[in-house]
Amino acid sequence: MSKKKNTDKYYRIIQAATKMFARKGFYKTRISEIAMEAQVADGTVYIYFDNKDDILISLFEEQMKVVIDNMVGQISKEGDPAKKLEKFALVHLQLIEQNLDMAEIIQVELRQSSKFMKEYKNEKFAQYLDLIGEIVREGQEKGVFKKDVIPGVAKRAFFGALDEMSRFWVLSTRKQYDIRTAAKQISEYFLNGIQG
Amino acid sequence: MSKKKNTDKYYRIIQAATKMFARKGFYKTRISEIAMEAQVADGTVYIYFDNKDDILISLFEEQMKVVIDNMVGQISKEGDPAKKLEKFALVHLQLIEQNLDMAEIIQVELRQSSKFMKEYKNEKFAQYLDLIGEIVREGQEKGVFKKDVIPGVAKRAFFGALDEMSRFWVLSTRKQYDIRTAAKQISEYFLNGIQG
Amino acid sequence: MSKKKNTDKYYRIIQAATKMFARKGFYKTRISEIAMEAQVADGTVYIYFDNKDDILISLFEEQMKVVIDNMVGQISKEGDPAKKLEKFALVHLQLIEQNLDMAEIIQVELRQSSKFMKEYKNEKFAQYLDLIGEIVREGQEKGVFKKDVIPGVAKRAFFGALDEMSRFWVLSTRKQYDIRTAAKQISEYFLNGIQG
Amino acid sequence: MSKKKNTDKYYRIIQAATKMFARKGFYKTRISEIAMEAQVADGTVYIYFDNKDDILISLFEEQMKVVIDNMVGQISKEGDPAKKLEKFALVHLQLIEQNLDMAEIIQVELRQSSKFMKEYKNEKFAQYLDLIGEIVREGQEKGVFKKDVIPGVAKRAFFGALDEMSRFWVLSTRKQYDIRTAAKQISEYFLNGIQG
DNA sequence: TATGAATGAGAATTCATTCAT
DNA sequence: CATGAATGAATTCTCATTCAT
Repeated sequence: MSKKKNTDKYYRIIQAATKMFARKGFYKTRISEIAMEAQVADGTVYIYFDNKDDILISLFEEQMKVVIDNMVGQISKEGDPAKKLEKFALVHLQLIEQNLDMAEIIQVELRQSSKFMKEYKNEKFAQYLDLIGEIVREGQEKGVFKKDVIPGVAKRAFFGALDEMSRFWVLSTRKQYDIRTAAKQISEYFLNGIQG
Repeated sequence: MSKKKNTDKYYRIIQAATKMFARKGFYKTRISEIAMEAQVADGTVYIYFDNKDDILISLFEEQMKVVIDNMVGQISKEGDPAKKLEKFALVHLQLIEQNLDMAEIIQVELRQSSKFMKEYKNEKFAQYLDLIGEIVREGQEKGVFKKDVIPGVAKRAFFGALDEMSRFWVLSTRKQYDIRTAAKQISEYFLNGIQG
Repeated sequence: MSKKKNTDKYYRIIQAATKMFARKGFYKTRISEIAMEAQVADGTVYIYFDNKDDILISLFEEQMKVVIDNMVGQISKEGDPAKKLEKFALVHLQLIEQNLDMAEIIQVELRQSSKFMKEYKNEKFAQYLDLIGEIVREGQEKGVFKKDVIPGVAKRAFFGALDEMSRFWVLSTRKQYDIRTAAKQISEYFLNGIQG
Repeated sequence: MSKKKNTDKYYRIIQAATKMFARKGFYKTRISEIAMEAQVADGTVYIYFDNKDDILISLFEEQMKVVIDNMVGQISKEGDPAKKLEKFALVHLQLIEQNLDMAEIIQVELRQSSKFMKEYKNEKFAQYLDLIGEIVREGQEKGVFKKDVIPGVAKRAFFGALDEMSRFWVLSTRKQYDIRTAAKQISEYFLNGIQG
C-alpha cells in the first residue's frame, strides 16, 4: 500500500492542493476540489496519498527540499557571513514571490501542523532555520559577529523578520516595496541596527 | 437578537474557547467542548455568540483591547525611542508568557482568519503593529534612528522577530532562554545589529 | 395547571399566532415570534397554552365557535333550502375575506392536523360541514332537492368547491372575481348545474 | 453538482419519501427515515436531492407528470364535454385511490408549499386545474354549457369538490361510498344541479 | 402572574474515505 | 491503476420548553 510518487498525477495533485489550500485554507478545501483541479477522480487522490493531512505534509516537504537545496546553493557562493545573511534575505523573499501559494501555505496552514498533526515533526523547517543559525555561528567564529549573540535567538529573529515581511507581501494585493529593498533593509537592520 | 456581552457567562465562554482553541486548534475544537469547559449548555453559547467564528473573533478583540492598552501604557513611560523598542520587546514577550493560550491562538489560529473569514479586517493587529511603526518614526524625527529605515518594513521586521521567538516559546515545552535575555537580544539586534 | 382563558393576554397570543402561522406556516413560526408579536415574554405563552400544538388547536376552535354561530344565525333567516345554500356560500366567502389569516390557517395548517396531532378530532370542522348536510337533507325532505343526492357527498362537494375557490382568493394577490359573483356561481352550479 | 435522476436509487428515495411523508407528514419525517426506508445511507439522499424540500417538490412533479398524461389520455377518448367532466371525476378519484400516499401528500403537505417554499411556483397543479377549465370552455363553445359560467370559477369549484371528497377518502379508514358513485354524484351536481 | 436566560435533545447536512467495477 | 457512487460518522446550530427570580 505504499504510495506512488514521482509520477505525473502525483505532482498534479500536489499542484492542485497547493493552489486550493492557498486559496481556501486546509480545512475549507475539499478533497473533491483538489481532485477536480488535478483532473483526477476523488478516489485517485488516495492512490497517491494516505489522507488529507498527508497531502499537506507531502506538499510541504516536496517544496522545502527544493527551497533548501536552492538556498544552500546560493549561500555557499558567498564567503562573507554578512553577505550570506543578505543573500539569505534576498533569496527567501524571491522564493516567496515566485511561489506565493506555497508561501501562504507555509505561513498559514503549516503553523497549525503542531495542532492537527501531533506526530508531525517539522524537520524541514528546523533545517531551513538552521541555515541561518549556521551563518551566525560562522560569523562569530570568524570574529565578524558579536560574541554575545545567541544563534538560537538570532536565527528566529531573522527568519521571523523575513517571514512577517513576506506575510504582508502574500496578503496584500499591491506591493509597496520591491523585494530587493525589503531584503536589503532587513539584513541591514540585523547587521548594523537601525540606530544611527 | 443582539448578543449579550460583559456577563459572567460571556467571559466564561471566552476563557473556555481560548483554552480549547489553544489546545486543539480552532477546527478541531467542538462547540460542545467549549460549552462543557465553560460549564454551560451547548445552546447557551449561541446566546452569547453568533457562531463559532464569532467566538474566535470576539476572543481575539477582547484580548487585544487589553494588550494594546497595556502596551501603550508601558511604552509611554519611556522617553527614548530606543528604550521604547526595548520595552516593547520585553512587554510583548511577557504578555505572551502570561497568556500562552492566547498567544498560541493569535499565532496559529488567527493566521487563518484571512482565509476563513474573508470579511474580517484585523484592525486590532494593524493597530498593534503601528505602535512599533510610531516608535520608529519618532526615533527618526529625533535623529536617533537612521533616516533610510522604512517604518513599514521595520515594524514588520521587529514584530516578526518577536513573534517567531515567541512561537518557539509557545510551542517548546522547556524554555531555553529567559524572557529578558530574548527581549534584550532582539532589541539589541535591531538597534545596533549583530555585526561587531 | 389548567390554562387561563378569556383574558387579554390569551387573546393577544391567539391573534399573534393567527398572524404568524398565516404568514410563515405552523412549523416555521417560532414561539418567540408569537410572543414578540403578542408583546409578552416567551414563557408567558406557556401560562396560557400547553404547547405549540395547543395554540393552533385553540386558535382554530376559538374562531370556529364564532364562525359557526355566525353562519347558523345567517342561514336560519332563510326558509328555502336553495336560498340557504346560496347564503352559506356567500357568508363563507365573506368570512374568509374578513379573516384571511384565519382562512389560510384552516386551509393550509389544519389540513396537517391529522398528521401532527393524532389525537385531535376536528369536531368543529365536522360540525361546520354538517350545516351543509342538514340543508341538503332538509331540501330533500321538502322535496326540492333530488332524492338520489347523497348528503354526505354533497356537503363535501359543496364545501370543497367553496374552499378551493377561497384558497385561490387567499393566495392570489389581486382578486379577479368579486365575492358575490363567485358565491352566486358556485351555488348556481350546485343547484342547477352548468349544463343548459 | 447536478443531481442524478432516473436511476434506481432516485426512484427508491422518491417512493420512500412518498410513503413517509404520507404517514408522518413532511416536517415530522426525518431524512434518516427516508434513507432507511429506501435502503440507502443518509448521505446518499443528498446525491440525488439538494435538500428535504427538493425531495417533496421532485416527488410531486414526478407524479404529476404521470397523472396529467394519464388524465389527458383518458379525457381525449370522450367527445362530449359533459362526458369528459364525468370521466375527469372518475379518473381523478381512481388515481387517488390507486395512490393514496401521493394523494395525501398533495392534499396535505403541498398546501404548505406556498408557505415554506416561496419560490416554488406550482405549475403542474395549475396545468391540471386547467384541464377542467378547457373542458368547460369547450362545452360553452359547443353550446352545451351555460354561457354565464366562468371557467376560472367552475374549474376550481369542480376540482375542490373532488378534492374535498378525496380528502375524506384518504383520511377515513373505511370507505362508505364507492368511487363510481361519488364520481357520478359530483359530476351530476355540476352538470344538472341538485335541484330537481 | 410574568419573565427571559438557560437548557439540551434533536436534525439536516457535509465530506473524507472506501471499494466494487 | 482509475473511477466516482456510496457510505455514515460527525458536528453545528435551532428552538420548544422550563424554572428561578
